[in-house]
Amino acid sequence: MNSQDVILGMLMKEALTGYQIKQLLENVFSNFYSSSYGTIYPTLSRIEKEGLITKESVLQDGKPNKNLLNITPKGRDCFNAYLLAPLEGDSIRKSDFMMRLYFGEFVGYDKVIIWLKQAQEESNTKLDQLLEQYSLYKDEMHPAQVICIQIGIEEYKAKLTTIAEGLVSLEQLVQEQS
Amino acid sequence: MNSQDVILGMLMKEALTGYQIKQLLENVFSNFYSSSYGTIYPTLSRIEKEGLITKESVLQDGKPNKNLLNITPKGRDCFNAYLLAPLEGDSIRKSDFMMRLYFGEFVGYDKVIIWLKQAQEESNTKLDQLLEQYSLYKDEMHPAQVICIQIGIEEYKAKLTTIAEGLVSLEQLVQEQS
DNA sequence: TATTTCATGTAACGGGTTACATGATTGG
DNA sequence: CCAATCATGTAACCCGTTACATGAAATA
Repeated sequence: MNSQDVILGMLMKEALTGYQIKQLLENVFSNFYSSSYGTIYPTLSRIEKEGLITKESVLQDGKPNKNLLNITPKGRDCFNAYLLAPLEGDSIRKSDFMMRLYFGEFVGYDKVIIWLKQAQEESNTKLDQLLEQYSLYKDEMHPAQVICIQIGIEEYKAKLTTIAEGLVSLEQLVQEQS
Repeated sequence: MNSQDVILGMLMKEALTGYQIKQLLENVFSNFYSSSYGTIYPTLSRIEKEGLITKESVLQDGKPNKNLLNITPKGRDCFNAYLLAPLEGDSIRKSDFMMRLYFGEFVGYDKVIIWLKQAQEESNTKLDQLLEQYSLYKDEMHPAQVICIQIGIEEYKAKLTTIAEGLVSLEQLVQEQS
């Protein structure tokens, strides 16, 4: 799975602009993918040359012109080939938060508590976003999409529960010290 | 957080070889970090030149010589500076599995079921590893480390539960079709 | 005898991010 | 009037992986 696969997948249902692709990545896909303009636009140029998409210039008044990207039959073939390829090993996660927890012995409990609370806040925000997405679109989503979003929701819930329990146990340890 | 921070952190408690660092990454840290020899050895060379670690050659008979890496006071300062720096935004996850679920509408239920089962197996393996780590070392681990591993465990449990439920609902849909 | 484990390293390649550059409109 | 939103793109850089190279001992 790379940027090309993801972009082609997004264009399977409707034509989009590079800007909209970035929006979708941030809103809908942020739980399992991310990409920047520095990747998106060069990728779009490349796959246009390769004949996987076509650019359609749309003039707008009041707003800058935009390039609406359409997927070609060749592009559809390419995306389907990705879906037929073997499932790639699970996600690459690099979590600074988890790393710091692991090295928690080198800082005071107070610091660990701060990290936990920060992670708690962040996860809460992410969970809320997922829950909103879920309630808004669950009726029109494909069953597989529903499972995808449910996994995200349940993972965040589990993380939050465990963080909360961890906070309780740490705060108890702090009290015992004083 | 980068390879340097992680390596220095590992050396805080004991001297290790590059090979052992790789082992630790695969066994203990694999849930929130990964790195290859192509990163580890060049990083070790660089931070040795920078005076953060020292190499100590240990001759072994029957086995190749090994370079035992010791962290220097400067290296310790450097690692502590990392711990004092602001917590970096949550992990970058790129999950092919989740991406495919999201695009599930473009394949049959049977394919989605295969993907779910594959992810189930993989997560089961990972969960078992974490559970084993937990039962083996939980008594000698720092409370923060315990929380770290608990988060991993609970996330995998949540994922597995949701996948299992998803499988049930999909298999029902397949039956209704036929 | 063949594979795994221990052990260290390099070179080519790929993929991606950050920061920069541009510029008009809309809303607070 | 200032910030945010819409909109597209480039260039330098960084970090990392893959594959290769070497080689001995233990294990199956």
